Amino acid sequence: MKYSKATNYALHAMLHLATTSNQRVGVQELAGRLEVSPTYLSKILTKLVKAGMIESTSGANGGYKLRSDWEDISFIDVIHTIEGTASLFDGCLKHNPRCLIQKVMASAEGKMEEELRHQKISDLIKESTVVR
Amino acid sequence: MKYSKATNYALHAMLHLATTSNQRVGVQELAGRLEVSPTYLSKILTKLVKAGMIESTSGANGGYKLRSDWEDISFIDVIHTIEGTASLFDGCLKHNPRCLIQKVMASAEGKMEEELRHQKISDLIKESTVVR
DNA sequence: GCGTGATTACTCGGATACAAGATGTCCGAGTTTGAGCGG
DNA sequence: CCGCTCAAACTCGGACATCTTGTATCCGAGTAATCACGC
Repeated sequence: MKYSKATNYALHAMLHLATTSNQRVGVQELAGRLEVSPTYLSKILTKLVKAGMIESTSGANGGYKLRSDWEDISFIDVIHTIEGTASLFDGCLKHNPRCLIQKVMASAEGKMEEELRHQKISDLIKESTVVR
Repeated sequence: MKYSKATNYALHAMLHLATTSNQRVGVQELAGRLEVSPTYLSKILTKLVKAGMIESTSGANGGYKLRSDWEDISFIDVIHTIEGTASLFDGCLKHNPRCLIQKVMASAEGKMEEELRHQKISDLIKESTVVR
């Protein structure tokens, strides 16, 4: 059980778009920075577009940029877009709705999600620009 | 990203062993209850044995039972045994130790682990026997 | 100069290939219990 | 009644087979900006 690389790429792409907000960035450039193949990254970005987190413009000088109210986007939004919203723990064996193990796991997962919901992409901007 | 079925089986097996503590239970019986093939379940149980959470006795009337101080065993112990202890989020792309995304993800994961570490298998016994 | 068409630089989407890990099966080997049998 | 042997009931471990999912590539299609060319 691991987070997929796609999630990693998506988060980094979002962060990079955030640091160059308002400007459109091409897949080529993004892929270069993240060291991924552009075609693969484009698939990931397409998911983010369909989820309404970023906007794409075709044609020459095209590229991706964040939506207008991007400061509200949290980590969990990105993760759910890529990984799906299903629970980490596959229901109980005999669909017993009272399964205690299920309850415990769901509760623990909830704690993590709460943390990721609280953390916005925009929270990283200040610090990350300092690091660069 | 999902928890594997093996983890599910392991947790349920532990719970079942806990309800029938002190007595040895054969793979056949456990597998019957969990609706898995005995051979597959035995692989999972072997991991738990090597991790020192349960003990096995060979031969006729053999089987598995919890170690003596089993009440200390928490969810995270079982999960780490099956899933491994590696972080859920694959380090950063360019091994940048200051990667902020990495920090956020590790922190969120920590919250979940803390919850799972606090929750012991033995905590479920009272309630689960009531449910039955 | 100005419109029109061709070229170029992009994104989009589907189909496909590849790799790794989870899941599950099969079989042989070792171990303990217990029953049967002979003395 | 005692001791020996043998069969049965187990776990253990490795070597496979299968299936799903993540990862990645290729190619054709559509789209917008820009450039070239002729009027």
